[in-house]
Amino acid sequence: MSTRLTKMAENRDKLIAAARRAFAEHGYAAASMDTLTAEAGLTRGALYHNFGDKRGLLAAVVDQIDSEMADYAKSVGAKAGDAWQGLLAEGAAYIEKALDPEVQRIVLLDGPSVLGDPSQWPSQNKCLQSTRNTIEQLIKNGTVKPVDPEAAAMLLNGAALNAALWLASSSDPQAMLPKTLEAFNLLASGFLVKN
Amino acid sequence: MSTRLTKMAENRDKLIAAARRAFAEHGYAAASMDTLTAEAGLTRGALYHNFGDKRGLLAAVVDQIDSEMADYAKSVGAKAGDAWQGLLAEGAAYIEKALDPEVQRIVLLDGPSVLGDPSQWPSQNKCLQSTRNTIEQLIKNGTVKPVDPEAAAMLLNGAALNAALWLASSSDPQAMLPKTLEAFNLLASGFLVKN
DNA sequence: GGTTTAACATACGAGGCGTATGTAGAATAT
DNA sequence: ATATTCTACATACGCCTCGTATGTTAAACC
Repeated sequence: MSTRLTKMAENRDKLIAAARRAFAEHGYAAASMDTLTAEAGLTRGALYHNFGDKRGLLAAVVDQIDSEMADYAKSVGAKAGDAWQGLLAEGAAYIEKALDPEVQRIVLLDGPSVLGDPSQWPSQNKCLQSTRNTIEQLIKNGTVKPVDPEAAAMLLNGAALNAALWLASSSDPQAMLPKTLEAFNLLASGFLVKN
Repeated sequence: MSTRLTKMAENRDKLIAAARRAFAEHGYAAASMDTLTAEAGLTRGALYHNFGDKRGLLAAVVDQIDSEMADYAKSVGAKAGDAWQGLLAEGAAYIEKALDPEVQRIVLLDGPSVLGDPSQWPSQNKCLQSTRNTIEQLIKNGTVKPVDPEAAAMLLNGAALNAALWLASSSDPQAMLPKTLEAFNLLASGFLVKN
């Protein structure tokens, strides 16, 4: 079936896929829209019709990658024994996923510069809301000390993302990963009532 | 005295000052080198001779701002009672300083995108080294649990910088500041032996 | 005082983004 | 079924910006 809507959706996906590769390889600023769209078998006309401008395309790419990360982190967190262990597991999953160069370059480096503070993005906002709910539950639970849940969620998320950035540019990321996760867990335990 | 070295230093300062304003107002990508240098009473020739390229100018600007921040944070930390309180005070000072829109735009958003991971910058590296030393001292001291001091310093720094970014884009930063600092201190206390 | 050097200005070319206009094929109505 | 409308996309154009290559002027040195 070649209805117009499906074709348009296909082209959107093609463009986003090509943009993921181009942005990851050259960075947002150095990625050419002409070559990017040509690799997708299209032209800049399709791009500006679907996404408005270059920035709109990045927003779509970031939303896709960030949503994939959040979904994965949540699935990992759900396997944990209790809510607190789930929170730590989500953080660890985020850190590991963020070691991917594609995530690094697009979501952690170029994304904030072009799109502004990550906590305002739709994808991150969902993630923050989710961990915020978990924290509120843990406070009522008596597991976590009374603390502003929004701020706490932001701090945990921020620490995890930053840790990934730091890890990736270290000499031996795989070797440093365990120590980093250990430090992260220790840091997070500051929110616990008893430890 | 109009010796060549002093004049060159003056021009360097003029360019950096103009760049601070231009980058803060329009962002790195949208800032034009032609208008920027014209505002400094010079041309692009001076720029490329002094800094190599646009990126080199940003590096100089970031180094200046970041060093100012680090100096201020350290002076605040030195006034605290003990080393641990000093560490917390430094973190709080960083968060407050990073509320400045100039710092936000240049150091926190554009800097990482153009120059890469902040922990690799000379200025940030000095700051990380300093807090790392403090943490090592606190571990020997018996105040802080045994943890990788490098990772711990990075996590504290990262959390502080991210908190500032989040704070600035909140609806009422000044009102949220106390709660954020409280949450930050609580989080940091995870490193303590007893709390 | 003449020569050299270097800091900065000027001139040039290449490339990229955004928009305005053109076009072909699907959607809709009669 | 055919004519019309609409829209997703292609093509063409202009403006701006960066980086470099060349020119110029004034300090530095012998």
